[in-house]
Amino acid sequence: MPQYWLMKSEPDEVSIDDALAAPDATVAWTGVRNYQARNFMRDGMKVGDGVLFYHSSCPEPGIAGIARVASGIQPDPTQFDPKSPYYDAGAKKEDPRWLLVDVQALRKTRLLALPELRAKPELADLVILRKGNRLSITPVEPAHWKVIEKMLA
DNA sequence: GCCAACGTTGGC
DNA sequence: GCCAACGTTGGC
Repeated sequence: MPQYWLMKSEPDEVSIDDALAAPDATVAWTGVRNYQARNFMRDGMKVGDGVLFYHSSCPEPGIAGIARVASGIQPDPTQFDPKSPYYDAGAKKEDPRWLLVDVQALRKTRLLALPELRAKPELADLVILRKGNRLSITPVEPAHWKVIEKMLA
């Protein structure tokens, strides 16, 4: 049973175009620094799961592409890099605190911007649309995935 | 730049 | 374990 996820990326850092241009269209999802989001990766994600590639903190936030989970979890190397903005002085090599998965972009879609998503009553419970939600990785219910696929068809 | 809504930290 | 203060996220 495939699972579905929504993963936020700031297009200034990694946009859907950047991901598609990467080798194998695959990028390591570095920089997750929230335990709940990390636990979704650790406890819920499987290779092949569907991913909605979401652009956040940009002029037009919204779903910008479709991707898939392309690897199991691995330690996020940026936690050990003092020069990285994601450096975590408290993380130990033998017991990594932060994890990542590889994400393979499958295709760029037309931008499904927030107002369009909010206009769909069927998506009212989509986690990303709920008030105050800030999680960078959230599960997406199969029914929601279907609605979004239909919007993109 | 503002600010609401969270998450984290640290004193007690 | 509580909770105030602080930091961050992210849409607008």
